[in-house]
Amino acid sequence: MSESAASAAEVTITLPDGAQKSVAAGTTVADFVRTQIGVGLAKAALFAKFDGAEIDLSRALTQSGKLAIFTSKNPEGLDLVRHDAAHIVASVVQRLFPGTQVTIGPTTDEGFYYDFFREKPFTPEDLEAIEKAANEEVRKDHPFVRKEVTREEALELFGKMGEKFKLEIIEDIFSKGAKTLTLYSHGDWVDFCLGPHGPSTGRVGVIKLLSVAGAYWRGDHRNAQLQRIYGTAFFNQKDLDAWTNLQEEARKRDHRKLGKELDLFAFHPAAPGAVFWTANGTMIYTTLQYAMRRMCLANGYVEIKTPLLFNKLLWEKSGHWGKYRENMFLVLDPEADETLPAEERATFSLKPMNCPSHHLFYQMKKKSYRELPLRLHTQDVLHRNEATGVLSGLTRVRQFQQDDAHIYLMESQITEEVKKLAAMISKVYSAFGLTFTAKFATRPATKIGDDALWDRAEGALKAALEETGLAYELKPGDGAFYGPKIDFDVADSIGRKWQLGTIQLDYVAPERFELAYIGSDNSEHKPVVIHRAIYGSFERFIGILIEHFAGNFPVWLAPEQARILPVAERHHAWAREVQAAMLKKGLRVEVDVSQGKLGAMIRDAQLAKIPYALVIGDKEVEAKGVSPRKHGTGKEAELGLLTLDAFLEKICAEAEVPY
RNA sequence: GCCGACAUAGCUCAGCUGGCAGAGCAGCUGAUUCGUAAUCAGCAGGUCAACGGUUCAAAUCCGUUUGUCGGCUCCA
Repeated sequence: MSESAASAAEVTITLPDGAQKSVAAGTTVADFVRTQIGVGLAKAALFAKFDGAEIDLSRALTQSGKLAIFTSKNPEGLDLVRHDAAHIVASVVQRLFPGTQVTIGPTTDEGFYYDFFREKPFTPEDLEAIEKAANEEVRKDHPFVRKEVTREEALELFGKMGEKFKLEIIEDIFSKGAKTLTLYSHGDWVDFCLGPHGPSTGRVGVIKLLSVAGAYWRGDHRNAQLQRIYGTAFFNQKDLDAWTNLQEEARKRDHRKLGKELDLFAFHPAAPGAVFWTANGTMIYTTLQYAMRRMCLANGYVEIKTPLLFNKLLWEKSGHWGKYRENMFLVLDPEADETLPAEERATFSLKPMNCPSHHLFYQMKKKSYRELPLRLHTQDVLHRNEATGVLSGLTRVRQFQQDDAHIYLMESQITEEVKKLAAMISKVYSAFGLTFTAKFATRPATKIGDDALWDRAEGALKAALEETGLAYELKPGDGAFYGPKIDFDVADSIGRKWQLGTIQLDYVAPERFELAYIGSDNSEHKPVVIHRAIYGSFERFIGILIEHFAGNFPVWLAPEQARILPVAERHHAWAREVQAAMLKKGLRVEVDVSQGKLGAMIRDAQLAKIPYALVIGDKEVEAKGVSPRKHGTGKEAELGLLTLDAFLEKICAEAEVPY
């Protein structure tokens, strides 16, 4: 009771490390940090979280609670200054282009945007001028000043400015029950905003404007046409340069560009969203298929194939007909009345997923508990009718194959099975040098099944996840309506994140498909289903791999693993012998019979990103060997003269499938 | 699906306010037989995405269709 006896004018602040400090009520966060923690942090601080809510440093501490300080070292710090940057850009746009109205300006993953209403479009020169002025505003280091106003004050202020979009937002905010509106100003420009903002414009560092694009007020094309200025901001020029270089690097690695240059795949207008795989691309595709098959077989899976085209009765049973029909390619009954809507004339559909047919397969024969877990693997072709506007290279297609599997098991087997899966996933991603993180998604608001069931399901998944020792992020409420899941995000060689594998528990399918097994008690029980994929789709995975490796595939995956370069025609005979010996080992190798100079042949092999170029001249013929040159530049790429046997041993080891 | 931009030789791209379709690379032919990122010469290659319109004349202007690219309320 001694605490409550303390002066009511004191508040107790708990820091993230558990330390507690008492200060006078009304002390600002900034003062608190300076006096109680240190001037270093006080200088670095950008904003704070008080009992979980983000607040400005200028806010007063009026009650006891937990306080955490955020600086440029926290990812949230960058997000904050980008929001500051959006305000700064809006302020200079209104100064440089009088009459322009402001709307909203949120941050994005890569930066921020701000939507403006202005009749004349912004030109690239305008963007340059805005960017220059915005960075001057940063250097002026105006403080951000926070102020709360009432509905009337807000309406009067923005009404006077003639900001009709802002007035609309203000009405919205107050109609949703807000008591006050928070204004933020810097210099003589004011906007309203939830905040928080940094202490001053100087903390933003550097602003870079990227592009201008059309957008609509509230995202609706019936509304006013706005101009969206995209930009980004960093704490310093060095970070911005690094980001710019990364963008440039990403453009160079774009799988659509490399796919053409390395002759891996193509598209034709006759089949939008469906890939033509060239001989090179098909080699990668089938190698990945082979590797996954082999791994599945080694892990107790069986591979099956099921029909591609199914009567709609199946889709009605699975629930796809109701929820997923828009995305399904329907086959219309030619005899049906043409006046009927398509979904009523449809009798069949191409499968968009493998699960329903796997469930049918499971049901075909009575199952014993002794057969569980039953692991069904399928790499069949799937079709999903994606909207035209979202198709993009290999990452979003209409026809694809997954390394799909469904595992039917008893609840008691979940933990063990998930551990096994995590091990497989880890092995596969590591083989490509992809680092990964896991996200554990728990029960959503709308779900089926009672809480006891979810408790068990989440408990089993969590136990398995923890036993693997993987770090994971918790995503409460992000699970599927039929069960919790673990999603895997990989980071590629230039740090970009991609969501790949997934492990999902499903309690609904056994219900809908009346799946059962006979237990040791000789009575029927319901199995649980695990949906899992490691690559996701082959198409998208190959797209990611192309960008990850920048087209420089490891030997085991490279379509052409080596190219033999005879210096002159008299070396062709030995070149052919070397090729034959390599082909016999199952290696993929060509001989360059063009009559160019060696330098030209090397260049061609380099541009084709072939792992090994094998130079054969007088020395090599004499020594019955080859002089390999690894993909790469300069002298260090040259390995020197090796005997054929020595080289074969080396390359065969690298050609081994690593999982 | 919606908005915007774009579509010229296999590839990368020129082609101005409408006036005979261009280059480099790749390809083919010939010469050259060459040692670690481009040997030389010649030849061939196009219904300018498709369809329709305006015009004496359309790659170029207009319309429709197809495809590609970027974006599509992720806080005030």
